[in-house]
Amino acid sequence: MNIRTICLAILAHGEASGYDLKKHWEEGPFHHLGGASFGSIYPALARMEKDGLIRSREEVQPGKPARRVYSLTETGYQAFIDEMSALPEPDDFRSHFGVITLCARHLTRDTLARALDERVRQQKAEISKLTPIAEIEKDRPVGWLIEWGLAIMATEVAFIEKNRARLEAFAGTAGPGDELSICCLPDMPAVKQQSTAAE
Amino acid sequence: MNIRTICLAILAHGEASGYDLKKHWEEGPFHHLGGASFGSIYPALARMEKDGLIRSREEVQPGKPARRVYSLTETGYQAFIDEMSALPEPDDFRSHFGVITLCARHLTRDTLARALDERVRQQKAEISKLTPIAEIEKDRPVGWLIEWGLAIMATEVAFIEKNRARLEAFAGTAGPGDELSICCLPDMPAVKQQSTAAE
DNA sequence: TTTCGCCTATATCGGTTCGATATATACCGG
DNA sequence: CCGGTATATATCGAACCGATATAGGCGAAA
Repeated sequence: MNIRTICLAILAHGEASGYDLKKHWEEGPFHHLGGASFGSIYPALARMEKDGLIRSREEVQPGKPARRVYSLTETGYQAFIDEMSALPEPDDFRSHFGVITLCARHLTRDTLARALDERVRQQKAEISKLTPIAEIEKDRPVGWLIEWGLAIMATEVAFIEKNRARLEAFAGTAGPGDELSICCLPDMPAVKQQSTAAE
Repeated sequence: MNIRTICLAILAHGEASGYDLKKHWEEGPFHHLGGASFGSIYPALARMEKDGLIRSREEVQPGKPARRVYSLTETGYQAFIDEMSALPEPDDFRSHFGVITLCARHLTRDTLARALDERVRQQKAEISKLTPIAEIEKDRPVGWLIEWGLAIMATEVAFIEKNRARLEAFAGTAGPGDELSICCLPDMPAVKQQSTAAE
């Protein structure tokens, strides 16, 4: 799922300028579903207009810079429906926290504890921010999605608080020279061989 | 968190070729923490070697192409420790499924139901695949991380199965012309104004 | 037996995206 | 009057993705 798809999805809910789209991403429900920068948005809009998916008009406003406001064409709305009707692709997910936990053996207990504290703090802050919004939005799809996110974040916080001691016990059990295999999946002989056959 | 960081993390667990790194991503625990392609890995390795974070040696193998095997230098191990010791950044997350749910009003009930079915199917398949591995790996950090993921996926499946009717009820309540505001966050006046002040 | 597909392995190319920065105007507070 | 913030568009280099090229060895099917 690329920037173009999300632009279509936002524009399907109303016309918007490039600046509006960025605001949606930073402050609205799309924030948690993937970021976007001006460096992506403006070229994407230009491409989509060239492809006939959107049209634009200049809007002069008193006291503010002029806006270029985009809206979907019929072709664009159809493209939007097509992309939303396709079977959902697996999520793209990249987690610094996850990598830190995988490398627990190489960290000090304090460092690891600080990472876990920070993660719990982040998730709790997000839960506090979103809980009242879920209530306000409960009669719209966005409310459903926020509840989905809240359920997941609550599970994560509970999991960490219950199991953190088990992870912290790994801290400091590896150093620069050690070659520990990360895992031992049945389909990954290369990893095992490599860590046992080293030298 | 960029490709370089994950390469450092994998290499901290043992030397590897570019091909090995790709295998780790496709089949190992890093798979769920962010993908990488050859088009990223090889340039990243070249950059890291130039920066003195890794060193390499040619390994000739009978019956197979020669491998270029990379390992961390002391500088590289320190860079790895530094990046793992930093406070965890928020996850990068992009979800086609999430966007589909947000656009529920524009979809038919059947299309939406199919998306929900597919999501549940995907998550259940992943749970089935990972559950036995969690048992095998329970004495390593990767086991902890897999349990973390399993807890989250189980929550998601339960949430969807319990609440799907509420989302499906939104299906078909919007069409091409409608300008429905997506949400009504206190910090997002532009969205409300735009959808009510259209025309 | 030879041909086809698969595995190992590295490399590159075009296009997309990110993050930072540039530019310009307007408004408000100190 | 100056600096900070908000609105608004645009661009640049670096990073990254997905596909493709290349090439030898392997085993199985035709």
